[in-house]
Amino acid sequence: MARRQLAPPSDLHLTVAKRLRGDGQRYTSNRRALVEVLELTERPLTIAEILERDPRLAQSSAYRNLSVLDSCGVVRRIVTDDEYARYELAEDLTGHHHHLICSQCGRVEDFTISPQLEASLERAFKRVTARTGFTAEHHRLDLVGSCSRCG
Amino acid sequence: MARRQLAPPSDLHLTVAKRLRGDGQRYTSNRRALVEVLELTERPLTIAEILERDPRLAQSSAYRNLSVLDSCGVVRRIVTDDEYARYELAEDLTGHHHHLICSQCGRVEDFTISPQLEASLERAFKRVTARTGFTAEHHRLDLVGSCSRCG
DNA sequence: CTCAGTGCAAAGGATTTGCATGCCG
DNA sequence: CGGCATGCAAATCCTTTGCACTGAG
Repeated sequence: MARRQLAPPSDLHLTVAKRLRGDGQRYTSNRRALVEVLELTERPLTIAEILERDPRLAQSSAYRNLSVLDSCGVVRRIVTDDEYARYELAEDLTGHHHHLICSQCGRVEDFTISPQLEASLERAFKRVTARTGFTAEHHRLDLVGSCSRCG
Repeated sequence: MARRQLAPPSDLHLTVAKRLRGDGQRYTSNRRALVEVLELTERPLTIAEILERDPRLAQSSAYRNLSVLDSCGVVRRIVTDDEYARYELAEDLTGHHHHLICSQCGRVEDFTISPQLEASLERAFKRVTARTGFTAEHHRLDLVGSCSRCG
């Protein structure tokens, strides 16, 4: 099994541990390693990228643990037109943001918009859901195009 | 081969035919059948749903033709967290809109927001792309939650 | 005739799962 | 000790592709 040295538990890890425990899940070293990889990167990563960054991780366990972390609200799974899914820390751990998606290479970067604009969007969503009987959990705003290196 | 009766060519089909021809592609009866299925439905459909609606279509040809129609800008491929891709007519044929995505059953419905809000978004995007060197092609705004039947 | 389009069946490939083993609580 | 976590390998399943055939121009 992949074993890693101890590090002082940060707020993030305490929060994650609590969230997992709330779902009857353990915060194992493999799961901690996944969170640490995602914590260190400021953009969503594919499984392959995650495994590159920590080669001790087994692929199948990474899939399984990311799925658990997703269920517990610790990470978020992002799918684009690209053939790989990507993962990032959940928004309530890192802050609400949106994605720049490169349609050439699949790379995903974060961006934010003003709180005022977010508020306008929320008001518009309220009107839509009131009209349709749809219950909204969250919204997703992506900008699709070419990143600076593919551009 | 799936053969279907003639129908008076509408504006839509003339536009599609022209767009295909512009890419050196033919507007065959199978491709027309796909466009007709999508024209009749007001929400994005999975391949399986398309084949249900016109059982004469062969699965592999549907995949291939939808891919061609996508390249020519006639249809748009939509991926969500759901396991199936979905297809709808391109926005310039039906109008700009956004998607309500049911995280339970995967169903996707359309909605629109006010032109004023769209304009505000565009201005925000301009600022982001100016800052990041990203070239934007289009944006995507989804509302994720539960549809009325999954409620 | 020629060549793109078609349909069947088989291959691809990201993701999931079965199972034996290891480790945490 | 008991049960979840792990990792390897095999299975899944949406999607793509090879190939022989058909039909439009």
